[in-house]
Amino acid sequence: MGRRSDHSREEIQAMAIAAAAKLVETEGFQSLTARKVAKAIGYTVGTLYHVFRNFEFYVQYATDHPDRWRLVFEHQAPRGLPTPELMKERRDVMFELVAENLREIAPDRIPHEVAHTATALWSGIHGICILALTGKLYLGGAFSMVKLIETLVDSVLNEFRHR
Amino acid sequence: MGRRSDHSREEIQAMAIAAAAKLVETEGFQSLTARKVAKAIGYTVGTLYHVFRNFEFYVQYATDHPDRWRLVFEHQAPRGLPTPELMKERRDVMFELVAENLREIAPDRIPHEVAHTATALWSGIHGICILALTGKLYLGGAFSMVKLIETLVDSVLNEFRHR
DNA sequence: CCGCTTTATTAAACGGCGTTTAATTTATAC
DNA sequence: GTATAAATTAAACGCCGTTTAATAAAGCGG
Repeated sequence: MGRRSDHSREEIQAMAIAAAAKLVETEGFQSLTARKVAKAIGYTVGTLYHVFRNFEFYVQYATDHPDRWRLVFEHQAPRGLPTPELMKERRDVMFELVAENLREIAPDRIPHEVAHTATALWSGIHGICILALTGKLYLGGAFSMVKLIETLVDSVLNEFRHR
Repeated sequence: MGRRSDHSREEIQAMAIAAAAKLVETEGFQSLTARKVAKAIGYTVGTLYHVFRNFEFYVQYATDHPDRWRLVFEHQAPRGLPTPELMKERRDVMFELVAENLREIAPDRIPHEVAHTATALWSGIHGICILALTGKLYLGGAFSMVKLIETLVDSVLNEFRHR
């Protein structure tokens, strides 16, 4: 125990972040824990709390390096959830629901345009859902998820109809 | 202890799901736990595991009933833990970048409209990024992430400008 | 070189989580 | 009435993030 000073505060931060990034790559973001990071760099979890404020240390790093956001949002489906194939089927069904309505709105569009717009719209709605459900759209509680989605849908549909 | 049979298996499932939905409404999805659900319906957590396979019980229900799932989250306002100050600041800065451009496009809009549209746009772009980066937008490789984003941005901006 | 103060580090504890297990009580079938 | 099966619970397990108290080392004034 006691002060060792093998590494500076900044060095430990860098080591921890590197270890965390590697753990995310090998095991996925959801199984990243402070204890694993500490063990990987040969310190205890207490040292991490001494050097970082709390467990946000990795998230903070992610926002500093947007190109690696995908690591943060990499997510592994829990056991027992529908298989990827089933999910893919469901997604295609839902996608087709959107495309169907787009074709009805503007029957003269070529299939690729329809698919492109359906994809953009579907993905956008997904983004609002994700951010809202993970509590990242707080903003004083001024906005409801549904109204945000309505804005997006109205915009995309109008653009699709009138262009 | 022992067999009570005050409620059937299906009744307990329904009670648990209702309790979970209420807990999500009041405390947010993040803080939903099996123990809280059990306590809310007057059973122990073991009974939940006897009646459901595991903690997916709520997720399963959600995927089986997308409409009700949406209703549950309609009024979702994160009254849970306040997001960390630093994250809030950074997010506000990013949103302000979007809002700034929106104001330039349509200077007569009230602040709430600007913020609402900025939120919708930002979230939508986020969704495209997430789905594209996690490989869920493959669809035969027909679409590029940038073009999808362009479609979304054009749509929202045009709607914002002309309404 | 010594003592004092500060700092780095650790072990242990805390409460909570999802999940499993073993025991016990009850309903039911024979 | 008794054996059997099901329901329910308490307790345990091994995690988790976080906090706390203790201790070892470093730095520093004298």
